[in-house]
Parts: sequence; C-alpha cells; structure tokens
Amino acid sequence: MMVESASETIRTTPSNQNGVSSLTSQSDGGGGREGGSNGDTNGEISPVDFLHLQQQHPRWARQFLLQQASGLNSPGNTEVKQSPVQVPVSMAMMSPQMITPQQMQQILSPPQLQALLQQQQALMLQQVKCTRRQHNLDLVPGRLQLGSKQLAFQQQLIQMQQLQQQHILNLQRQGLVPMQPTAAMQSLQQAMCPSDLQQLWKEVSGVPSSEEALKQAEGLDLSTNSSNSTSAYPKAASTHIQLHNLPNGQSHTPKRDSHEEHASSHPLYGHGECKWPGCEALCEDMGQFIKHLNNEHALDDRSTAQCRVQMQVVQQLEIQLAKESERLQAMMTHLHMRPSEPKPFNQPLNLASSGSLLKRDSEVYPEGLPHPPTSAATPITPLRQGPSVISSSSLHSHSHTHGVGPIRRRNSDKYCTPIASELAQNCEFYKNADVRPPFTYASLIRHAILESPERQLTLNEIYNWFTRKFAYFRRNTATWKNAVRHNLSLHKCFVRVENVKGAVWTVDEVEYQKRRPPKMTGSPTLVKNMISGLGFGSLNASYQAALAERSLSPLNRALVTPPSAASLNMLHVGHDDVSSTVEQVNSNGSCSPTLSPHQYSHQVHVKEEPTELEEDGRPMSLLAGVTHSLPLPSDERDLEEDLPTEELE
DNA sequence: GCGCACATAAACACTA
DNA sequence: TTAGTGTTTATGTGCG
Repeated sequence: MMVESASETIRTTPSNQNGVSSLTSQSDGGGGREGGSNGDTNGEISPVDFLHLQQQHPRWARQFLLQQASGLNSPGNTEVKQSPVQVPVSMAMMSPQMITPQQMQQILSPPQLQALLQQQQALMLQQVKCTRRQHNLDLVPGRLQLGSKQLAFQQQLIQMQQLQQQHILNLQRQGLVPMQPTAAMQSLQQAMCPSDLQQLWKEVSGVPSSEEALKQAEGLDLSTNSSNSTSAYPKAASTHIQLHNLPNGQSHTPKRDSHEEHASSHPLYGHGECKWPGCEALCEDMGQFIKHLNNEHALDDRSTAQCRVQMQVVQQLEIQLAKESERLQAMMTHLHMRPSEPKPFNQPLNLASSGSLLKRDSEVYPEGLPHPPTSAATPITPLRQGPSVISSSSLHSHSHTHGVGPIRRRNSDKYCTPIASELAQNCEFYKNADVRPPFTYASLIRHAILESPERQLTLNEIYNWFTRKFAYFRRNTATWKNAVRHNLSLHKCFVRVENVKGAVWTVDEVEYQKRRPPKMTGSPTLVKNMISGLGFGSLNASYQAALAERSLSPLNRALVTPPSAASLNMLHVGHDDVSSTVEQVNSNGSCSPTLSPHQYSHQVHVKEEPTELEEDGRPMSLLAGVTHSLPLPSDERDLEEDLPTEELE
C-alpha cells in the first residue's frame, strides 16, 4: 500500500534472522553502569561479568530473569537500601499497573522519582542475590552472567525511563509539554525515520536463535523450573513492565492481573490489534489479546530483543529530543533576545495580547514560549484541538467531530504564511510532529503537484506526498484520502490528465486563482489588522483564508517598505522541499519573483489574470517587510505561485 | 439569515 | 471479489 502507517506502527513480521548484536552493546554498557552505581553487588556478580555469561547462556538468563522478577515481588525482598531521598514505600512498590510513570511524575518530585528508580534498581540487584540463594546455584562467574544481559537491559531501561522522565519534567517546566508529556514523546517517536524504525524492528524481529537457540542451548536445563516459571512469569512480566515504560508513557508488558487487564485498556492493545512492535495480530477482545500476549510475546529472547530495540528507539528519540530542544532553545533565544525589534509585529506571533486564538495559545504555551513552528505561520489549527500542539494523542482525543473524525477547522486552516513558506520553514516539524498543516487540502494538493518535477502527480503520488511531508497524514488515512479525492474532483483547478501510465493530476493555476475571493489587498481593515499587532488570531476568517493561500501581492509589497535583510535572507532558506522554484531578490531588496508561473502550471495553459491577482491581499509581504524578527518568508514560493510576474505593476 | 469556502462522511460507479 | 480511483451529494462549521 503506502506509507500511511509508517509512523504509527512498525509492522514487520518477526521472521528475519538479523542479529541484534549491534544493538546490545549499548544496553550492556548502560546496564553495567547502573548495576555498579548502586554499589549493591558486593560479593556478587559484576555487571560486566554478567554480560559475558549471559551471552553464553541465554536460556539461563531468561530463567534467571524470571526468577529475579518473581522474587522482586515477593515480600521477603523488600530489604532495600534506602535512597538518600526517601520515597514512599507504597509508591516505590506500587506496580505500574496501578500507577503510570506519568502519574508518578505528578505525584513525586524529581528527586523522589530518582530515588524511586534507584530503589527499583537496588531491588533488582537484591533479587539477583536472592535468586542465587533460592536456586542454590553454584554459579561460576560465567554462569552468573547469564542473566546479566537482561539485567543490564532492564537497568538500562530504568535509566532510559529516568532520562525520559527527567526530560519530560524539564519540558513540563518549560511549558513545552504542558498537559501530556507522553504525547510529546509520541510525537517524537514519529520523528524517528520510519525506515530506521523498520530496520530496527527487522533486525530484532528475527532475533537469531530465539527459539532455536533455546532448544540448542546447552548447559542449565531449567525446565524443572517451568512450574515456577509459570507462576513466576506473570510477576516477571509485571516486573518487567516497571522497567519498560515507553517514551510515550506506555508500558510494554502485559498486565497479568486479570482484574486490571480486563478492567482497563491495555497499552499494547488497541483497535483490535496487538500493538506490540512488529506484531499486528488481530485480537477480538482483551482476553484473546492477553492470550496472544502470553503466547507470542512471552519473556523470551525475541521479546527481550524487541524491547532492546524499543530501547534503541527511545534513545534515538532522546537524541532527537535533545536536538530539537537545542534548536528550540536557540529559537527562543533568537526571538526573545533580539534587541529593538518592532514590537507590534513581533508580539502577536506568540505573545499577542489579544484575540481568541491567542487565548488558546496561552492556554497551551506558557507566555514567552514560541510554538513549535516558529515562523509567522505558526499553525493555529492544532492549538484549537488540544493542549499540546505536537501531541498526536491529544490531537486525536480532541480532534473529533461528532465523537469521531477530525475536527472541523476551517478557520484554523487559514493562516498568514503561504504554504511554501510554511512548509519550507517547518518542513521537519510537519514531517515529524503529528500536527495538522494549516492549509486547505486544495492548497496542499496543489503544492504537491507543483512541487513535482513534472507538475503532475498520480493520486497515489499525492497520497505519498502527504504522508511524506506530514506526520499528521500518516494516520486517519481513509479520512484525508477521501478528502483529497474529494478536493481533486471538486475543484476545477485540479485537472485530471490521462497519461500513458494512467491518470495524473495537474493544476490549473487560473482556476486556482479564480476560486479565491477577490479584492483583499489594500483593504483598510486588513491593513489595520496587519499593522495593529499582526494579530494572526484576530484576523477574520476571510483574511486568514486569503493569507493562507495567497501569496504576496504587488500591492501589498507596495505598501511595505523593502523587505529587511533578514526577511530577504529568509527567502532563500528552507527550500529543501520546494526548491523547484527560485526567487530572486533584486538589488533594491524587493522581492521579484522572476520565475514564470508557468513553472507551476506548465501542464495546463495558464491564462494570466493580472487584475484579479494584483488585487489579492498579500499581507505576508507586509510581514516580510516589517518583521525582521520573524523567520518568515522563506516562502515566497507561494509568492510566485500565486503571483505571475507581470502583475508586479 | 444567507452565501461562501472548507472539511468530513458516505454512497456510488468504474476499473484493474 | 477486492482495492483503488473518481464523482457526487449531504451535512456541518465558521465567517463576512
């Protein structure tokens, strides 16, 4: 089919046999570090030794983990060294089925969280000792290490969880993840290249010798412990879940408690499908799912490896998050430290003091913090939908009309930056964040078509463009695809052309221009709006619509002084995906798109309509001219998109 | 209240 | 038969 599910689920059958050895080294290191840090291994096994031995005896390792986990919950093993920061025992011992990491974050202070995690680690290490005693295993170092790999894995999971939680806490403090920290991570998860994830899962799904190796594994035959395992397994899994919280806050381990597993939805179960990475088994109900979970995703090498990969995913996300945070910081610094920038035009972007949209914004973002897309084209749309603009979950939870389906949001689609600019500047953002692009389907389709080398696309190519460019369109495919088809058929500006290899869609620029409301430029109201604070949120729908889909008009440019150097510079940045056209800035600084609009409509003969076009309101030019603080018009591709050269005068 | 633009949903036909 | 494609209609929303 297509890439539509790329960001949602990595669907790979666990069949290939690629090893995951390359993935283990990292976790090993983490595990060893964690184990040592607790200083709780006195006289026991060093984490490093664990690792070696575990590689030699994976089966033992598994069993070891089972025992370890089972003992973890036993009452006799609560003797844990207290961390410097005391954590309520009830909290520390609370299973994740009872409280989610996010809830923990809310309940506990960061130091407490830290302490709690340390306690868990210490608990685990304590279990190593206990398990040894229980089984009276005269373990040579080599054997003792068998479980260490998974132990290290678990410990690294803890570490990862710590990092995630700390990072989320930081984000919360910054107001970036105000309501749903997990959503931010989920969004970031999408940020990871689907192919990377796919590859990772491919590598893992066929963990070498997952079952075969177990059968062939020599050494300890722990089959006698199978009964133990049977009873211990749930505990093991239960313990495991504590250590395996995904960045989005979900837990990756089945809840064995029948009460819980039936009482509430399972994080690994949704829409009748098993959400275990690489698995999309259909399960009619929770019971069936639990059964499936027990059968297919038991604590074995494969599952462990998959967890390990998930951990890699998390790490990647951490890296990505760090990068994005750094970028955000730089952007914030840029926006807030700039001296003597024209307030009236800068303020409204994110800190506007009026307008309903602003109010919404302030509800989402703390004052002073820019919204994810930091151009003037900062999407307004998502802000209406939920607390977090980059939150896919929130977006979904809020973006339903009639209980289902995306929210209707006509006005929010309107926005002041032309599509090319917005896409150019926030290409990565839209690619990764589950944010609906603030443009109409028609404009997006047009953009997709015009961006193509041949200025024509098949329907499927349009689909692909949507999914490639926007994380948002990697879900709810039926809805937006239907909308795309609907728009293609509905709007005259989209011309279907029978090609050798099928039908392709082209853009009739004339029709596209025709469909727009005329006479916007020069409107006193508009100018007033623009000048009086650039109130994006206060602009009425028509203006916003016009702003969103029109580009700079000559008249508007005439209203504006020559664009600042900064804004002019912006004209040439961020055209990674809209590079098919090039804008030229003439010597006096005015933007003069020298490219013929035929570039955008070569397939269809375009009849120039200077009158109509020159009347278009192009407030962005105004913005471009006066707001040198805003990373605005890199755009101006729309400028030429919508603006035939000859209309300059 | 009306018209417009838009989004969404759905039915239907056609075709590979 | 099915999925994809394309058309059309209906409905709701937000705005001027």
